[in-house]
Amino acid sequence: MVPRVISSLVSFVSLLETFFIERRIQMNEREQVIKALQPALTDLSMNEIADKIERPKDSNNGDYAFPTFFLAKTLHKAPQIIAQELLAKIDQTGFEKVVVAGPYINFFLDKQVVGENILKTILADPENYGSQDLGHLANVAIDLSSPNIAKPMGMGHLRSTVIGNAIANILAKVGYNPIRINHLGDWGTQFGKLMAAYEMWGNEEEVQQDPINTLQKYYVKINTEADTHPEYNDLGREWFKNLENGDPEAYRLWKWFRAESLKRFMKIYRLLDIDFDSYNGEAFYNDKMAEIDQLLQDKHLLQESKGAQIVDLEKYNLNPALIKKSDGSSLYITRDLSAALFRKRMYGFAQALYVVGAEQRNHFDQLKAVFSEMGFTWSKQIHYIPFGLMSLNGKKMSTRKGNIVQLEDVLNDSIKLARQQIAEKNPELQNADEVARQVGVGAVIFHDLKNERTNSIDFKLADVVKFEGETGPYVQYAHARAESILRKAGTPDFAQAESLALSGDEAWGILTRLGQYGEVIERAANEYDPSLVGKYALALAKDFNQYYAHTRILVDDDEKMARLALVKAVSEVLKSSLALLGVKAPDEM
RNA sequence: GGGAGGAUAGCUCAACUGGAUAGAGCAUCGGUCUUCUAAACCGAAGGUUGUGGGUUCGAUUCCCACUCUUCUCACCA
Repeated sequence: MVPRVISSLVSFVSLLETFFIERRIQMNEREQVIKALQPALTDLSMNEIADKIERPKDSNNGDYAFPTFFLAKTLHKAPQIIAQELLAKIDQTGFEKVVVAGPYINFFLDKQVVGENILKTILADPENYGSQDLGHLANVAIDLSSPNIAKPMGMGHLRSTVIGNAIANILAKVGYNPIRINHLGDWGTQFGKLMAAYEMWGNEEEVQQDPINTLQKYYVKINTEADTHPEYNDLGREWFKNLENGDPEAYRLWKWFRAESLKRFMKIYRLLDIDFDSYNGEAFYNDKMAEIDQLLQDKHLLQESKGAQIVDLEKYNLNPALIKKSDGSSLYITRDLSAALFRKRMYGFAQALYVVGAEQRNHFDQLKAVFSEMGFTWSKQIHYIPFGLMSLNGKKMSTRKGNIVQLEDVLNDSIKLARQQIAEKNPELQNADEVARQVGVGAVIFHDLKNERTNSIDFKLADVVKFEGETGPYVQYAHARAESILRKAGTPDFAQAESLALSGDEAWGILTRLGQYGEVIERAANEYDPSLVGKYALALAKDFNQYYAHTRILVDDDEKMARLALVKAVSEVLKSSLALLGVKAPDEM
C-alpha cells in the first residue's frame, strides 16, 4: 500500500513538472506560429504578425493561418506569389506541415505532441484548468437578481439572477473576488401603493394563507383601479412618504411583507443553488441618502425644478436626474447613488457591475453621470450590464398587469419533465429525484445563458424545457456518457501511462477545443458574456458526441489510455464550463 | 420628435470582432440501437445577411441614408 502511494505521488509530481513546462508550450502555440513567420517578415514586429494570424473556420485549412493580402500593396505583388515566397523562408520545424493555399499560409500543428500536452495539462490539475490571474483578487461588486418584495419572482428576474451568477463565477475563475449583492426592491412608491391597497381591501388571514399571490392580487387591483381613481396614486405616494418618515403601521406592514417574500425567494435560490453575500436592498439605504443629498448640495449640483430637486445632465445629453420628489421623498436613483457610495467604501471594489434589464439603460447612464459630476473618478468602474427583455406572447411582462410567468412554476415543470424522461430512459437510476432536479434546473438556466445577453426573449415554455439539441441536458448528457465510460474502465491512472498521444485525426477537433478553454473564459470575463462559455460547452459536447458515435473507446490497444485520458479531459472541462454557468453535471442521468 | 438597441434559413440563434464555400439547433423528409447511455449520431432540403449607396484586394461585420421593430425620454423601479 505504502509504496504504491509513494510511486503515484512521485508520478504526480513529475506530471506537475511537465505541467509547468508544457503548459508554456501549450499556451504558446500561437507564438510558435509567430516565431516561424518572423524570419520571413523581418519588417514586422511580433505584435503586427500576431494581429494578422487567424484560426481557419475549416479544419482542412490547418490550425492557424496567415493571410498575405495586406502585403500586396507594399510589395507590389500578388498575394499568392507573396505566400509562396514567404513559405520558403519559414522555419517549419515543430509543425506537421506548413502549406500555401492561394493567398494564405496554413499551419498544421503536430497533433500528437500538442494533443498530448493538452491532455497532460488538463489531467495534472483539472480543477484549475482554464483558471487565470487577471484580477489579482480584486473585489467586484455585482448587483444581481434584485427581485421586488411582495411580488412573485418572474422569468425576468431569472435573467438577472443567472447571468449575474455566471459572470461572478467567470470572474472568480480569472482571479477576481466577486461579491454577489441582492439589491432587493423593498422600497419605493410601489410599496406605498401596496400598503394603500392592503388598508383598503386587505385581509390578514388571506395574506397568511398565500402571502405573495395575495399581495400581488392587491397590487394589481390598485393599479387597475388607479386608471379610474387617480387619487389612488396619490394615496400610494402618501403611504410611501409615511414609510420613509417611520410611521409605525407602515413599518409593520413593510417588515411583514418583506419577511414573507424573502422566505419564498430563498426557496428558489436554493433550487438554483445561488448564494448572495448581501441582501441589502433599497430600504437599507433609507438612512444613508441624506449624505448624498448633502454632497450634491455642497457641490452645488442640485437645482429646483417644479418643486423637485434635480441634477442637470444636459452636457451628457441626458435628461435631468430627479433626486428628490416635490414631497421630499426619495427616488430610485437617490437610493442607487447611496448604494454605490456605500459599496465603494465597504468593498473598495475595482469594478461595480449592475446586471439589470436593458430598459434601465437611461437610469444607469444618469447614475454614472451624476457621480462624474460629483467628481468621483471611480464612476468609471461602474459597468452596467444590460440584458434583453423577456416578453410573453410578444408583450412585455408586467407585474402590475399580472402578465407574468412565475419562475417557480417553470422550474417545477422542468424538473417534472426531467423526472419523466429518467423514468423512460434510465429507470434504474439511483438518485433519480436529485438528478431530475439538476437536469430540469440546468435546462432552464442554460436556455437563458446560451444566447447573447442582450437578445430579447419571448417566453415559450416548450423552448425552455427542451432537452434535445442545443440545451443544457445535451451537455450534461455528453458529460454523463463520458463518466459512464470512465467507470467501466475502472478509473484509470493516467499518471502511469507512458504516452497519451493519439494518432489519427478523429480526436483532433476535441483536443484543439479543449486547448481553447482558457481563451474562451478570458473573453467571457472581459465581455461579461456567459453565452461564450455556453456556446463553448455545446461545441465541446458536440465534438465529443461525434467522437463517441464513431470511435470505440474501450478496446484494448496501445492507445486505450490516451483515449480514456481524452474522455476524462472532456468530462472535466464540460463539468467545469457548466459549473461556470451555475449548472450541475450529474455523473449519470 | 430626441436618445439607445435590434433586423441573417419557416422558427430560435451563431459567425473567432474585416477574411477562404455565411454555420448550428428546432421543425420537415430519410437512415442508424444483440456492441462504451438513441437526452445521441449520419444524411437531405432550406439564404439576394431588411433596402439603397459608400470605404476596401475582400463587408453579415465599418460609414451614410431609408424602412420596419423593441426600449426609453422627471415626481415608478
